[in-house]
Amino acid sequence: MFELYQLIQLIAIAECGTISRAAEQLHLSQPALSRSMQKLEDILQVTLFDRQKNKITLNKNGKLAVEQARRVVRQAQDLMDQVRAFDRSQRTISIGSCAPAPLWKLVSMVSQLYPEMTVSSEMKDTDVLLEGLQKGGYQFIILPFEWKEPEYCCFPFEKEQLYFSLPPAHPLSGAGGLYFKDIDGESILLFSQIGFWREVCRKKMPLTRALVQTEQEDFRELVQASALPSFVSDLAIRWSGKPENRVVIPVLDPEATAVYHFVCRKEDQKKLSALIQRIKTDKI
Amino acid sequence: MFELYQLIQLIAIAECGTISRAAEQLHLSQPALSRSMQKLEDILQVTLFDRQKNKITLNKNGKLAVEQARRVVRQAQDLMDQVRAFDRSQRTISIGSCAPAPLWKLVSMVSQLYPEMTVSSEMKDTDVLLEGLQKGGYQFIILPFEWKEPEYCCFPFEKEQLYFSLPPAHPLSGAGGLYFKDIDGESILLFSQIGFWREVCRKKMPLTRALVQTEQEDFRELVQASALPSFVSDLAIRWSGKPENRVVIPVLDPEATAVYHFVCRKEDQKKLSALIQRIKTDKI
DNA sequence: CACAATTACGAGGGTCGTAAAAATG
DNA sequence: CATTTTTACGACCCTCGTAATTGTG
Repeated sequence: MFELYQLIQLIAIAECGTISRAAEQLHLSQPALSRSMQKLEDILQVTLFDRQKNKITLNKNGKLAVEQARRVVRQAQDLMDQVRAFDRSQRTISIGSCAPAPLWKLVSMVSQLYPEMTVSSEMKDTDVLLEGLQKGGYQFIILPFEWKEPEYCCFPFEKEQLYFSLPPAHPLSGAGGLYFKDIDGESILLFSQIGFWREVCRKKMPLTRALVQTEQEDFRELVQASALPSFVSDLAIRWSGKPENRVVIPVLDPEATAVYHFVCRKEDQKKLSALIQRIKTDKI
Repeated sequence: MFELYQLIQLIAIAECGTISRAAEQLHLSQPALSRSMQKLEDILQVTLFDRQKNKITLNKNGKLAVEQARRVVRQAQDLMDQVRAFDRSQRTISIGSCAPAPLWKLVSMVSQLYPEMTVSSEMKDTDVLLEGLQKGGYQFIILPFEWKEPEYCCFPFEKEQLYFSLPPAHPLSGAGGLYFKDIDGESILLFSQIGFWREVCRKKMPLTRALVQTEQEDFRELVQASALPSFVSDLAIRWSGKPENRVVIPVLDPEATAVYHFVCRKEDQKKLSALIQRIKTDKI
């Protein structure tokens, strides 16, 4: 039987046109490649090239062989990629979330409960999350709503309440509560990684211009230094403390309260039982 | 990148259960196979086995890898088979015929006109012939009827007239012509390789019992020695001479006359032009 | 103690690179 | 004369087999 490296070399020749150039591309000497192809022909008991002393071109057999070789090599590559990806997925717990806040607690809990596992987390739109969960890309996801489906396990995880963060000099800083529309139209400071809250802002404050900061640290400093409104939440305050020199006023719209739901596939429920139990007891 | 032989070895282990037995099956030493798999794991950067000092079993990665490996190896085998088959088909002209007579002339013509090609011929039912022609299994076929389709080239090749071959003592041996029904009911001698004529006999002489001879030589001798009727044709007589001690009487049914048609794919018409021209000029 | 897997070590096969030859435009 | 392919030869890598080691039922 021939070997994969010979097929790879054959394909290289097909793509480069000459043995010389293919050898170059393969980091191989010309003679080595020439002999390798002669050997491949021996093994297949078929000529693959029209030889003209000075020039070599694929004949019909060769063209067919190249076509088939591409398939074989592609499948071999797939094997490698798939096995590696599978192995990786066995050693990592991937969390998808619609917002940053749930991850703060979750990542730490998961790291504690599964110390041998790598934890990876990312924020995506809810439809991307659901697709990823279904395809096995995530072990579990956090949605801002309930997701009742027979093949999924879903329960509420935690609640987040949004607050305006205003400089003390702001005209509305004395209010006991505000609606989105009260601030709508003013420019506000926004951190980029806020998940689905970004969309909530766009919908509820359509007139507002958002000054988006990509860097967490830059954002914090800007909030302190500027007179622009921004947002915080109860979870954010509990996790990182109250922003300095700021008045926090609850947002009264119902959209400003999110109830995060933990969602996993039923088949993974057992594997995640330690985490699920921890979450449920924590809440009590 | 790994190599095919490593995949083959992996599959062998999956099938044999132990490295020892797999090594045996592969005509390889145990240690060699053990190291080979270690190397495969190195290359894939993934463990494929659960190792228990004394025992080795495929883990989940391994099971996935085996599954993928089977596909790759199968495709590699296909490559080999297909390329060889294609090469073979390039050097051979395969003829399919519904009856033996047309082949006598055709094979000799083709051998003359394409001396570098191998000629292979076989007899099949007409539907098998047409399917084989369509799939490229035959370069051309001989049918006992016209086959007008846009993608095929078809023209009459030659005519064959069936005769009864009777012993002089037979009560009907003096007839100037006979119908199938005149002999129907008598046992007859038949050579096995007569293509579609066999079916004609069954249809037109339903009461007759056919004594089928597989060997050409046995058949010839039996015809000479026995008092049973049998068949010959004008083409057979022209090719091999008249049977000895026999009276030949034309069969008058229209089914006893076959007009053979040469059929090839339009795309092959050019390659076969020498043959086609020879056939057409020969007829004149 | 039979059996399975791994490790150690030397042998052999195969591929590689360099050098040289042959052929073409 | 530059370019391309093929052949020759020696070097080296890699796989193989034998032998020895470890561990299990």
